[in-house]
Amino acid sequence: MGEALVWPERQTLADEAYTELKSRIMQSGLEPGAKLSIDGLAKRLEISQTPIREALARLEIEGLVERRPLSGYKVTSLLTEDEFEDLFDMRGLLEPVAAARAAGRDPDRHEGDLEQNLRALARTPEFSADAPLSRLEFTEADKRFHNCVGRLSGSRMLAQAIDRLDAHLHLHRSHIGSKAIEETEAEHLAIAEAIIERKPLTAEEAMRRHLNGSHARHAAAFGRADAAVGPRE
Amino acid sequence: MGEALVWPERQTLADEAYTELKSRIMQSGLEPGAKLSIDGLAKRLEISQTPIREALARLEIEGLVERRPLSGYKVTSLLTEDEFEDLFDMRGLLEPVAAARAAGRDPDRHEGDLEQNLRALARTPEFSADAPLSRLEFTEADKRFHNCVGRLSGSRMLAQAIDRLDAHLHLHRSHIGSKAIEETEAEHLAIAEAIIERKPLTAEEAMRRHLNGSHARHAAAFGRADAAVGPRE
DNA sequence: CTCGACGACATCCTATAGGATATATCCTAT
DNA sequence: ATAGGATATATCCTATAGGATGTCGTCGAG
Repeated sequence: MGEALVWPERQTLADEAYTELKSRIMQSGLEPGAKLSIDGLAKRLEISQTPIREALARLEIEGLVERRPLSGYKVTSLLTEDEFEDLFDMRGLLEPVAAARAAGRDPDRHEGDLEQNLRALARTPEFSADAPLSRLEFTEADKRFHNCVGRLSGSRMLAQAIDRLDAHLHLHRSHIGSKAIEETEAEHLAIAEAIIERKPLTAEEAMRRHLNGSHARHAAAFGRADAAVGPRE
Repeated sequence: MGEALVWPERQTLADEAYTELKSRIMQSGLEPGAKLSIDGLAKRLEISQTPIREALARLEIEGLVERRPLSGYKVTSLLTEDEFEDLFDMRGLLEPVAAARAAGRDPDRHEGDLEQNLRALARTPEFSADAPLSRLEFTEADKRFHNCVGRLSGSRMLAQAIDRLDAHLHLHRSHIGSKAIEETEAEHLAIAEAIIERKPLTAEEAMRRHLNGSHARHAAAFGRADAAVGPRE
């Protein structure tokens, strides 16, 4: 499996399994509710059970998988509407503050590269409505943008909390159209500009508007989910 | 058939090891920076290495232990002053909101027992300045009180975030005197009363005052730390 | 006296085997 | 036909052994 042997820090098999499983859950390669067999995963990833076990233990604390003591692991189920509301409530508490602080940080240690990164991350990468790939790329780009704002806030704990929230967001199945992506990009750019121009209040408000918009776009999936819950394996 | 098999949920050895290690770290039974040998812990707790490994993996995600890929685990070092400030900054962001919501929650589903718990938890348990035990009991009681406020907020994510913060607070060595404990108890009681009487603004302000006080009391430890930093690598 | 290299030790990481338990299937009785 | 129970299978949980790696101490050269 492993070709690229240029590891800056010796990567253990448990780390590999962790990132692999996490990205698969994030990208919905593993359906919420799916059962995770330990030795099944071990054979599938061609490693032993112990690193799988370690990876699952980490994911359990993060809330991405659930465990029943002598029954096995399974991917955490889709967010209920209450949990969804709770999630966006929490985002509304954290992310506007992060945006404001990112815009109001000390100008002395302004990291210009990060600003460029921010502006680049705000853009949705080469979207084409037909490619099924692009939806995954979009959600990934969205995650990276919000994580970047979190890091720019200067508060490590705030950044970590936002990262954790983003991980949970992917437990909500959303159907994103091209119009939604355009709106998202516009809102992201507004936030990025406000941060780069160091306007804390503008950034905060832009983030708040973005979260409202995102909430509305995601909430639409709930209405449709009631009717489209049909074919489930 | 077996008679007394009343385990509410079968507790696995990994869970046991996890709670055991976590509580030891919290109670400073394991010094920050201390090396954690896997098979050393296995022999000490009289179990195999695998559950130890799982417990450490969870604690790593929580930030209570650190890992270097082929070198071993160690208890996360003491908070630097910057990290300490970051922690209280985050608490100031989360906990006043939690207090306000706990006070403003829906009166219909008011859980009276939780209110009584809250009032009881606000009290510091039978403090005697001489007993070395009581300091541990005090920090435990403080943790339980803040966690209770988090749960009463009605937001599961908010409660989880506060729990995680409290866990990190115990990575800061604080020397608490009897006067500090009295102040803490008074502030806790003020918060509890405001929540019980459903005065959100009062509760929020009381929590803010409490955090300011707590910050000042803990920050005193840093002044001494500069002189007593001694043999630390 | 300081710096660099070599070697032994301890520890982690991985793999495999055996015991214990939950779940599913099938059979029997009402 | 349905409900209850016993058996069989699959899976998890634990324990132990072997390979690989980092660390520490010692020795020798400059």
